[in-house]
Parts: sequence; structure tokens; C-alpha cells
Amino acid sequence: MIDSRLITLRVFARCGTVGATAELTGYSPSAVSAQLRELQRALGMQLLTKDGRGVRLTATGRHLVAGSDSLVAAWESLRAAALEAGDQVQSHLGLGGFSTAAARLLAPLAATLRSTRPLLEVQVLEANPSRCFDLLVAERIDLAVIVAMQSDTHVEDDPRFEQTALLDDPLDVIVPSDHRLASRETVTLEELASEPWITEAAGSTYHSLFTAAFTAVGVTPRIAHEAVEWETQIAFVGAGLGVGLLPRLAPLHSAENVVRLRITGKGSPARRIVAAVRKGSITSPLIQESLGILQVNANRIVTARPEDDL
Amino acid sequence: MIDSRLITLRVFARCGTVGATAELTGYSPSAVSAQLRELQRALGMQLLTKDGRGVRLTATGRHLVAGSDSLVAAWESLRAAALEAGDQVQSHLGLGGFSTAAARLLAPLAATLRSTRPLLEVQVLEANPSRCFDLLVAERIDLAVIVAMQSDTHVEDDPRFEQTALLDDPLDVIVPSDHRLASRETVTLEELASEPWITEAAGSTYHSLFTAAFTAVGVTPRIAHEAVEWETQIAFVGAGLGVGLLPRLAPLHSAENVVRLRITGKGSPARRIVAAVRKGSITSPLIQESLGILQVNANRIVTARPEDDL
DNA sequence: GTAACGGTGCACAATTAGTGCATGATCGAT
DNA sequence: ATCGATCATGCACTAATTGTGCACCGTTAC
Repeated sequence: MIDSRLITLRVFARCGTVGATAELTGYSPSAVSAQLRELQRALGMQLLTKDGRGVRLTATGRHLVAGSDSLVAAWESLRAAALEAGDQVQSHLGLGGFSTAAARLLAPLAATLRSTRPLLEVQVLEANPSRCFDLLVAERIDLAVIVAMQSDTHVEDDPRFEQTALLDDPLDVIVPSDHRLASRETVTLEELASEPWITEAAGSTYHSLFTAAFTAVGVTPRIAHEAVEWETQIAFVGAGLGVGLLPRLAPLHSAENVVRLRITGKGSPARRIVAAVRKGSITSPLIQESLGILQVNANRIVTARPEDDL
Repeated sequence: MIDSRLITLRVFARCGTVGATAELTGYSPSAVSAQLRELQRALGMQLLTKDGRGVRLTATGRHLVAGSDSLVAAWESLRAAALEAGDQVQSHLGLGGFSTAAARLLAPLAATLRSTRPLLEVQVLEANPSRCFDLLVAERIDLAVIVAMQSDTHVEDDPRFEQTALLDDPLDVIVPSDHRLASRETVTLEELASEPWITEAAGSTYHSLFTAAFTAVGVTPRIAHEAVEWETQIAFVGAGLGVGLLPRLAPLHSAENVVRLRITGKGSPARRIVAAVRKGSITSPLIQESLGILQVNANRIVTARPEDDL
């Protein structure tokens, strides 16, 4: 209900270039350019200045964008209250989440919603956490599932978003099926201290989790190989190159020669997965229902017995 | 920046019928109907129900409209702040006021603004006070000049508007030029106690003012004739049918045989004229400037010597 | 200097939004 | 009951808005 051109300006304020704004909002660059020009004309304000080969917000523009946070939140809140009062839900819901979340949490959610509310249009977008926040601002999605702390900025106190914890996704150990511990159900990190480890490159969020886990038990692991995708890591492990940590949410698929083991002991690491929505929309009935479904599914996945893992 | 269809809904909430909404907003009835239908579709809410031959807001609709007050106010406030911060003004200004105010206050204001800010589009609408509030809600005008207390509802605590007093418009006495007191500069109401009075019909705001003035001095006037328009009243007085009270703002035009006299004494009546704007917009630079100009002009008119009157 | 990047103007296309009239439904009056 | 008045809405048509794709221009980096 807030003018779409103002939303576009807000996205621009986040990403700084017309091109990126176009990509995020789904418009063409010239459309974004025209929207911003038209917005300035309609408001009688100069919001942008040329800056090198790009454009930059003026002081007025920054003011407007900063103030629009509460406006957008107020609208979300109002919409949620009206929907709740009328016992109705919106007709469209956009969901966003990073790869494993999209696959294991959002896909089931979308399926459930599609069956319980046939005339609701659900759209799922896979996107990394940072992009999820962009998409929330751009109003392309209404709910995002992300890994806490994985976006650059502090989100907790951002006036644009609200978060609720969904689950702590524990990291399991994956070992080759012919590994000496492969028949165990649970292991401790200490038992694996001398193994060659496969992890992501230093600097990634996953890597921090990795080292934090070993620091907790006072062990320094030997990092043998690096992989970016879970699939790659699993393949490395399957090839006997070493062992690795895999979030419970990440499916093992049909990897025949790899076994997943639960970690016990005080070092048991986990990544916190949270749902984020635009501020004010948390009370929306459909958001509440979706969060509930996510919680149930998340708990089911985390507490599943090992043999149920894919 | 708030979606125009929501504005339309707000106007509908005020006046209750699609036709009246169309008239106020400047659309055709079918356009209003289509807008409201589209709004419901976009929000996924049922806002209206059939009610006899008309339509009526649902509970959801009332909720939405009530909550939208603060949303609109927040936007006005934000726009004002951004304009102020950027030392800029909007490109369009709509002014509304009742007949005499429009002629004596708004016309000069519009003229001043047109000369000082050539690229500002100014539009003036003559409308009675109640309609002025409708037009404010419909965003057809941004500033209204009205007679206080003359709209049915309590406006002081309405969350949609803010008011500032402009002037107390004193009532003068008009008498035929061959009247025994015609050469006087000032008179008291007591001196005119026995005159045949011309006033508006009982029940009108002007009539209440009229009786209040005489009550203050303990005199009961004899009401001989009734007129609705000032012009009519002036003509009656000119024809020697009696005397009347005329606001200082109301011009005497070229009435040759009528004289305007100031009233002295404790009974000197006045009507309070205030400017009203949408809540939040009071800090807008252009509104502030306009209010200043209105104040200056208003004071000049009220303090003008009698011979300067038209 | 040249290639890449980022933004904008323009012709054209697609979508949206508004008008005027006709229709239907309801209410009040004769 | 019937007729006319009042209100809303659907429909065909039209006007306006909005978006796209491409070309072009200024800026930056190599």
C-alpha cells in the first residue's frame, strides 16, 4: 500500500546502484531509473545526485528512506491487524531462504500451505541470507529463513526486520562408511581430533562455527581440504579424503559410502536458524501460521533418528 | 505515497456512498467502485458488504480505515521532514475554504505564492467547512480555512487533522445609509436593541453567534427577516427592511445604500476562523509559509479602518 | 586508449486505470 | 403495486501509465 516507487527507493538505499536495484526488484534498469525520476517529480524533492558513474542519495533522500522504515512497519502492522480482525489471510506469500533451508523447510511449508489454502499463491525464492533481507525490503518475499549472524550487518536492532528463532541446527560428523567409527551412533569431537578435516575456506561463517566447536573442547583439528558446497564436501568424505561436519538440515542424499554420526559431549556445535519478516508483519495470521508449521517441521527434522536421514 | 485506493477507501468511510466518494475524489462512480474492488483483491480482504442499495464497510474495513489515520499522518510527517531537511517545497498545493475566506484570504495567498514561487501549482477550491474536511481526507486540498465549530463533528481531537487559529473575524453591523446611526463610526448592540433584525434561519451557526452576542448584553432582538446569503441580507438592509450583522471578512462590495459600523462594548461578537491541515503536514515548509501569509493578511483585514472596507 | 561499468533517453509495447452508458437492485412515494 | 429515484456495478472503449530493449554517454580501471 506504500507506493512501489518508494519501495524501489528503499531497495536502492540498500544496494546503492540502479542495476542492483533492478535485479532485486525484478524491474529493468531503465524502469528503476524512471521510477526514481518520477518519484522525485511527484514529491518535488531531489533525492539523487550523480556520483561518478553512479548515483547517490542526497541528504533529503537519506532522510526519506530512514523515515520510511517506520512507515512500512506501520503499514505491515496495520495490514496484519486488519487481516487478523477479519479472520482472513493475504492472497500471496513470498518465501525466501538459503539452499538447505529452502529445500528442507520452505518446500514442505509451501506444500502444506498449497494444500490447506488452495487459493493462496505461494512463491519460494532460494537466496543467501543477505539477499533475503534485500528481498524482504523489496517486498518480493514476506518471510525469510536464514542462518543467524550470517548477514554482514547487525539485524537484531534493524528497524526494518523482526526475527524469531526456528531451530538450532546441530552439526553432525560425516565419515566414510569404512571408517573405524562408522558403526557408532554417536561420537565426540575428541575422538576425531587426529582426523584430516574437510571444511570451508577460512573466513566463512561455517568455518567460524567449525573452529568454535573445536575450541570448546580444546582440540586443534587438522584441516586437510576445503570445499564450498556440501555436495563437494560429501564427495571428498566419500572418497576417503577425511571427515567433515554437516548440518543436520543438509541432506546426505544418496551418498552410499558416507555415514552421518551424531556428536555428543559439550562441544556439540550448531548453527542457529531464524525466520525474519518485515517489521510489523509478525502478527499477520498467515505469517504466524507459517512460523508454526516451520517450527514443527524443524523440530521433526532435528529430532529425527539417524536412520531416517536421507 | 499512500496508495490512492486506500485514500479512496478513507473518503468512502467518511461519506458512506460510492457516488459521494466519486464526487469528492474527482473520479467517476464506476472508477471508485473498481478501485475498491481492486483494493480488496490486492489486500485479500473483504472490506465492503452490500447493504440495501448501497455498500457498507465490514469490520475489517473499519479497522483498516481507523488504522490508516496514523499511517497517513506518519507519511505527511515524513514528507514534511524530508522537505524541510532538503530546504525544498512540494510542487503542488491545494487550498480550500468557505466563500468569504476563499475570496478574502485564499485568493491573496494564492496570488502571493504564484508570484514568489512561479513553478508551484496552486489550486483553490471553494467549499463549505464540512466539505473542506472531506477534501483534506481525499487529498484534493492540503490546507483548509474554515469557521471553527461549524462542522458537525468534533474536529479538535480528530486524529486526521491539525488546526491553528487564524483570526477572530468580528461581526459588524450594517444599516441603511439613511439610518439614524449611519454616520456613527461605532455602535453598541444595546443601541440597536429595538431595530428589526435580519439574520439567517434558526439552527445555523451564524444564528447561534447572533443570539449569543445579544445574550451577552442581555437584549432580545426582534428578528424581522431571514436571509441565507450575505448578498441577500445586504440587499434587505439596503431596502430599509432592517439591520444585520456582517462578518468583517464579508465584503460589502458596491452596496451604495448600506453602511458598515464597528460594534463596541462587551457584546462584540466574532467568529473564529482556523486553518486545518492533515495531521503531520503542519511542519511542512510550504504549509508553514502559507499559514504565515494567511495570518498577516487576516490581521490586515481585521484591523483595517472602516473606510478601507469594500 | 580501450574495454567495462553504470545510468539514462527513446521508441515501442503491455498493462492499468478511468469514462460513459446500460443494467440491476432497493427504497420510498403515490 | 407501480413508478421513479437512488446507488452500485459490469462492460466496451479509451486514455494514461508503466515497463522493455536498445542505443548512447559519461566515468573508471587496466
